[in-house]
Amino acid sequence: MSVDADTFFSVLSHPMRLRSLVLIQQTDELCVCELTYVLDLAQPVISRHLAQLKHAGLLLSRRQGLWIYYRVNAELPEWVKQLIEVTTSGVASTSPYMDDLAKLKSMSDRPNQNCC
Amino acid sequence: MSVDADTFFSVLSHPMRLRSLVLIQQTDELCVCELTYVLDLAQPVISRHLAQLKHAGLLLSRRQGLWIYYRVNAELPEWVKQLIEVTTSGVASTSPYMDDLAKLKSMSDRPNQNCC
DNA sequence: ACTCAATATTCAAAAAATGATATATAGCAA
DNA sequence: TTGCTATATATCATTTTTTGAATATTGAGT
Repeated sequence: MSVDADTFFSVLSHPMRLRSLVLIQQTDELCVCELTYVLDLAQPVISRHLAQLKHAGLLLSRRQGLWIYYRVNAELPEWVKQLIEVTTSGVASTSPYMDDLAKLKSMSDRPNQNCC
Repeated sequence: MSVDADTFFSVLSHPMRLRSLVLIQQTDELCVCELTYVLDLAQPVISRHLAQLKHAGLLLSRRQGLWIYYRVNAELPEWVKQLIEVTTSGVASTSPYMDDLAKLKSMSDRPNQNCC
């Protein structure tokens, strides 16, 4: 993977991208509609942020029917994976990350159960 | 310290700020003239980047005569210190970080020895 | 084939970050 | 005080990033 530190930090320099990454790291996999719901952003905005995270090499995606699921790339360099882990556990109990996770869990009609 | 993850990542999203932080972490303390030399930037540019790192809580500074030395804030939250350490060791053997350190070591007339 | 739902992409406008230049401050030394 | 050096700050033009809105794509169902 072509993840240099430069790219890593600049792609995470946007609050919503950071929140997205943390949330995905905490849940293994999320689809666009779940992030749209939790972060309360317009769909094209989320899509573009996810595309940036993917282009930077941090996320991978898979399609399942109409949904596209994003997950953290498991083949990142060790130090990058560590940064993601340390960040996630560092912020887990703080706002807005804590609330994001709570909001996700309270979301009804999540896909995998049924639909978006 | 008021270092939230948001601030942390956005203040490090500029290549020169990241290089500065890594170099300072590797050397304990550096003055502005040393960074200006190594990074080959105009003095006001370096000063502003350092001010941003300081304002974000990552760096502290002390004056010694005409020079101002910057160092990593030792009282950062544990997870932030870990991020800095992991990043520094993650990039230490890569470019341009490796070369920056080499260039610093080859710098003559460093202060503390004599002057800038 | 047609339609709908989820996601992606394009493009112009708005907002934010950056750098050049000039100027200010602070300490030292004569 | 004056002058010099290291660093900081202010202003403005430029570049980069981000967003809103419209449109395109892709797959599922009929």
